[in-house]
Amino acid sequence: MKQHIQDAYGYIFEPVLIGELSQLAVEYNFKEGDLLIEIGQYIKKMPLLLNGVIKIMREDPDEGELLLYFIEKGDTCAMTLTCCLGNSKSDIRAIAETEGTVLMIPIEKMEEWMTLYQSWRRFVINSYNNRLKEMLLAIDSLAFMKMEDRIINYLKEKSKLISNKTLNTTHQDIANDLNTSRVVVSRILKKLENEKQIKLNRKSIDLLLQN
DNA sequence: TCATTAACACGGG
DNA sequence: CCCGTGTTAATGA
Repeated sequence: MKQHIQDAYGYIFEPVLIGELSQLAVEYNFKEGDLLIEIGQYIKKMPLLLNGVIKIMREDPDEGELLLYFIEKGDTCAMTLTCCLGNSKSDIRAIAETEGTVLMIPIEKMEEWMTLYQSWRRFVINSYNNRLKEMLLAIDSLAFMKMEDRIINYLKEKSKLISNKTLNTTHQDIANDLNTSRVVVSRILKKLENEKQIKLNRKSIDLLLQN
């Protein structure tokens, strides 16, 4: 297990901290589609993502879901940081996008480490910065972009995360993540296919253009 | 104008 | 048959 931590975080944490991590942390494996954090749930451990991808969703009072951002290897969820420190409930939902592994760390330790290790302190602050940026992108997408552009972004983002140009997803899945209807997704995807940007298959989509 | 909802047909597994 | 997909018609913002 220490090797896993070394692989994912060795470049950022000093050896002493890696040592402490491997002693205290508990590994937890999850499968695709697992519900990791539910809205309203209290957080008692802080998760560090070793591998895999997790998507962070927001839910509307009226049954609507919306994807905020993805987190990947080497990330933590900034939301849980605030929840841990403030001992408050989660405002978001976390769902496993792929299978993967997280490290669970007792929250007492994360406060202690804040004063002990500058690499830890920097990591936490960086996480906040990154999440804030992702959040701004999500807001831009919602406020200023047409559905067609949101879908293109979504497809590119996903493709980048799994480093694969073939996405195993359905029109309905996309509609749920973007909080729209499948009819719209189907129509726009069809249009993109006609423009030779993508190739549609059953339960999967191929991206034809890179970047 | 563009999204949503409901409804339907098609076809692959 | 069931589910994902493609399309249309009606309605609403």
